Amino acid sequence: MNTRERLISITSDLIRKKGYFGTGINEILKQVAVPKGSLYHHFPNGKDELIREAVYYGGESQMHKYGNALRGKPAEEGLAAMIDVMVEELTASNFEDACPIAAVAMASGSIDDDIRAACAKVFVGWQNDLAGYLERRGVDNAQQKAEELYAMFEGAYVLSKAHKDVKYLLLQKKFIAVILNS
Amino acid sequence: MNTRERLISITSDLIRKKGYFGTGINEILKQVAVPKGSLYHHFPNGKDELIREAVYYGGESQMHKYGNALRGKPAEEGLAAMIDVMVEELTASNFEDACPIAAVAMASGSIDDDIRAACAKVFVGWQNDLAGYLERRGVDNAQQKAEELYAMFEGAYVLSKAHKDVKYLLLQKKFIAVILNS
DNA sequence: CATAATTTACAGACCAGTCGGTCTATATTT
DNA sequence: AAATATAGACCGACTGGTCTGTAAATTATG
Repeated sequence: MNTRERLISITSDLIRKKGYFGTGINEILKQVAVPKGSLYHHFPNGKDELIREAVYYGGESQMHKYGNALRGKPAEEGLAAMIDVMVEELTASNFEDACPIAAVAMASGSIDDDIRAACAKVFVGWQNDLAGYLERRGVDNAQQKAEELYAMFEGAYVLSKAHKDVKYLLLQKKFIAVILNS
Repeated sequence: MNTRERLISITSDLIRKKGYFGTGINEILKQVAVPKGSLYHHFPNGKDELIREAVYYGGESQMHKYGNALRGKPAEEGLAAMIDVMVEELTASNFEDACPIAAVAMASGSIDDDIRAACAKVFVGWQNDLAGYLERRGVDNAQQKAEELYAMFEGAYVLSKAHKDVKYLLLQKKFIAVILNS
């Protein structure tokens, strides 16, 4: 893994925990053990460019995890496995790691709009991915239901993190069938 | 409105837009037009104490708005009016103001746990308030449904802000009845 | 009632540390 | 030689926080 990739990867980890404003370039450099010149060589536009790339990176990495959870399972079972991924990430990180995109998106409006747009693109990608999965399983109105399911998951992710209690995520399993059959 | 209240009120506005790390005390002082000594007189424990109070303040102020929207309406209509409150706040602020609590809660895990606990308390308060409203309208399993509804709303709030598009919030109206009748 | 003592509140200069970013210099690779 | 990448000293602006001082309000005491 080269310097550029390591910078993006570590930044992705940090913004997930602390968001845009909470993540400082000095801390990134310290963790990657790279001097400042290297960062500005690979990312001439500085922090904003690096964070934008880290948003895309975190989005793709998360999509792979969800894809693995869904693969080969019927709709209801697959979605429950997706929730288990989120639960596992919260508990493994002592409730520091919730949705890597939401952490940055919350600050949109006060930051470079390219970063907000990157967050939006990642969300759309996730949603299309899930809609395709549902369609292949014969679920009707898949696009709208995928939208709804992600809203549920995002919200439960926030509530579980704030309460340090995964019960808000686990509760969603009860409503998967309700949404799918609606 | 005295100095202490003005500090809390402005801080509440700022953390809603920029979260914990994005809100600096110098900016707060500038907006309130108060010297630093006054802040540390009223809040000897500094930024964390002020933000904790601002979280409670923002939580109560938001609860009143939701309460006004719900009052006197049947369940489905009241919940739709709640969504309209969120939509209105997003558009009026050019998508800067989403959930005032989530903005801070996203950073929990990296900040004083008292602040996270304050966020959790506000969420529980909102949820109990909504559960009571639903119970009074004869909805069964009101507590669980209130939990679910808030998860939906929180998630849609985040998605609408990130996309600069209220459609994610408005979509929730279609699912209110689905949840209430489940 | 007057005034002294005490508390509450406001005021801002100042501090060490960190912020994101620029700059020049040196390796390393092609 | 030229392009790419690493290296870190350095910069002004800003961070949250401390400090000393003053003004105003409140309480105690004669």
